[in-house]
Amino acid sequence: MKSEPDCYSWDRLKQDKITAWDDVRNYQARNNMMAMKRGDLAFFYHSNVGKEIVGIMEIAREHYPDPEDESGKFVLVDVKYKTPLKTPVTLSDIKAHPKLQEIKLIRQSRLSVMPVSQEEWAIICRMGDL
DNA sequence: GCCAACGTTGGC
DNA sequence: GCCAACGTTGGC
Repeated sequence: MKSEPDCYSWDRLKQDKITAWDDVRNYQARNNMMAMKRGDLAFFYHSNVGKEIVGIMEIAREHYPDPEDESGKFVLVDVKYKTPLKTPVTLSDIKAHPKLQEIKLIRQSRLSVMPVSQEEWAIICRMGDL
């Protein structure tokens, strides 16, 4: 899940402990959020500034309607601060890794919420010294 | 600041 | 249903 740190950062989530992941207005991203189950884990990626995966969050509440969305089409999930990566994994690290060439972060760069495969997850955790 | 890659909107 | 025009995201 991506957020610009100027807008909502990993440090901010650390303080808040839990937050509603709002403002997603893209159907693909919404569908990905609707597929999330309570207890699932997600990477927190700083887009634009930093361009790196900084930590792991846990889905604390499954999708529910976004009260700010008058169309009634979009949803929120609640995410909980879980674990920072010991070493942030940058976009260029990911691009340089032969087994991460297919990751959605690279292949569909504009999407803000995207799936990560088991293998990709494991590789990135290792790169992050977890 | 520029541009590629999409997504959305609206005319036909 | 198609497609041109426009808007947005995010890397560089």
